Amino acid sequence: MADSAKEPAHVLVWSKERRAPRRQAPSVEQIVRAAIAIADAEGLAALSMRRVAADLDSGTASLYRYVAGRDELLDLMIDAVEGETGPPPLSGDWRADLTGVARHVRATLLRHPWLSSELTGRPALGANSLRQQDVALTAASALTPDITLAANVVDTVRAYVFGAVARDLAEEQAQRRSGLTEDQWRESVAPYIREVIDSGAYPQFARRVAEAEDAAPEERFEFGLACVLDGIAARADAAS
Amino acid sequence: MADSAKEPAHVLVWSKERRAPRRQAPSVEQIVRAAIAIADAEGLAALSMRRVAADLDSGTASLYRYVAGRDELLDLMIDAVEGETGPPPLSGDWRADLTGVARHVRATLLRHPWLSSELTGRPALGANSLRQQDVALTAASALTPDITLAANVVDTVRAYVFGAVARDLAEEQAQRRSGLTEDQWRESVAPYIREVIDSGAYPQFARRVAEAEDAAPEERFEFGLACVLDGIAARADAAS
DNA sequence: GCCGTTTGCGAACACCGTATCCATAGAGGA
DNA sequence: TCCTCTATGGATACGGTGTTCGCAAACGGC
Repeated sequence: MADSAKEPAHVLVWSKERRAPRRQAPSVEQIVRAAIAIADAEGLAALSMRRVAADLDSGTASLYRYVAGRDELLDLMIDAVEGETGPPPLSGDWRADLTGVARHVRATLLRHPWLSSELTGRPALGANSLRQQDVALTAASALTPDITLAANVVDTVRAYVFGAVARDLAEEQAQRRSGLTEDQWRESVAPYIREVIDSGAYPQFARRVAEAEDAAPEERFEFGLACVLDGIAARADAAS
Repeated sequence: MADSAKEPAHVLVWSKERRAPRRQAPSVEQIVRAAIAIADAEGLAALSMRRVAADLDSGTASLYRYVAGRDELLDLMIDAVEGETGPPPLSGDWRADLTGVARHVRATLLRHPWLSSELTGRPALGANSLRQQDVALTAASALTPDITLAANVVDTVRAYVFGAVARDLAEEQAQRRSGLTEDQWRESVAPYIREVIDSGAYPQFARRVAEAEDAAPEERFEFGLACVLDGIAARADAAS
């Protein structure tokens, strides 16, 4: 429309008006869905405009009628996956609710391994992302009426969750990129790790590898989450 | 032969174009340094093999004599920046030391805005990265002799730091990508935020935007870090 | 049935990472 | 001094990428 043409060049992607397809055109949702399917199955590297178009049996250039470019497509993908599962129900118990929110965010990030990579360096301001944040703020409001404190609490929990998942995903991603099986990859890394340990320059790291029992990812996640929530509880008590 | 065939026939032998003189070899460190400089100044998107070669006055293909490919170059860049500042000195006070480590990691991530993006989906196993981890483990060992617990503690702190920095960097990165100034970007986002708030569908988020005082990034970081460390202290006490 | 608009998309452009291949510089032997 | 041999720099090419342009075909309102 002439209206949107007159708007500043940087109308935010999530509030842009999308035109409806005349015929059996791809439509934004179909494009986003196809792109997510590709990224889930084959990784972000396999996600190209041509590939999406091919999966939709459409011409590459046609996609640009519905999506401004790859970058915008990525933004839309992020918001789409954040909306695919409704936010967890709240009980009013702040700790249980924030735990639920944290697990929910973690599950989403794990379901789409490309998501955390894409989320670094890209603020999530889509409707679904904001819904998640709103729910988290509601949960934290049961702890304190102070919205500033609640916001800090939510940000802290989300930061931890994101970092923890990114750490867990890193190895998996590297392995996937190498194209090796999990065992092959482990074997290819082992000699290097042994060399590092044998150098004697990293005594604590060596001790960790040799002696520490490595728990399942969920357990490590829950440990850290419990720490964070403990700390929040202590701080909220002190403030009130 | 092929040369003279391409040249016009009248060009005499002594005026024929001679091969460019050999230049000095780039060496791995120079390549990595140049790549980091580009990524720091212009972002990861501007980092291409051709660009690095151009900055070094060398041919693109020459880089491959020293580096296996772009992927390996990125791994080397990560380890290089993790080694550019020595790890913070330790005092033996676990809380002070872990705080120092956390601030150190944060400073490194902020100094190189591309680092966090690259670190998601890439385990850091370089010598310098391992040194950082070893120091962190040493700090945590003052809290507990249990290496498993110490490892969990370090992982938790690192996860929080990473997530917190990624969150802070996201907006900056998006703005940089848009090519607008900070003010322009803020102005382009404002109408959308207002629209979202006016919709009434996100009451807590609206309250946050309207009422919460947004602290400086450092303060938010320190708040969350304090929570995490409080929780760790509580948990370590309970375990012993 | 016509006409202005919307839509699909082939082709082209400017890049990208990387492999191949060859001329040459420099070292070492004669 | 010359020659040979090898390691190295880099031009070139290949198969991708995101994106733009311009045109033909389809559609909706008249």
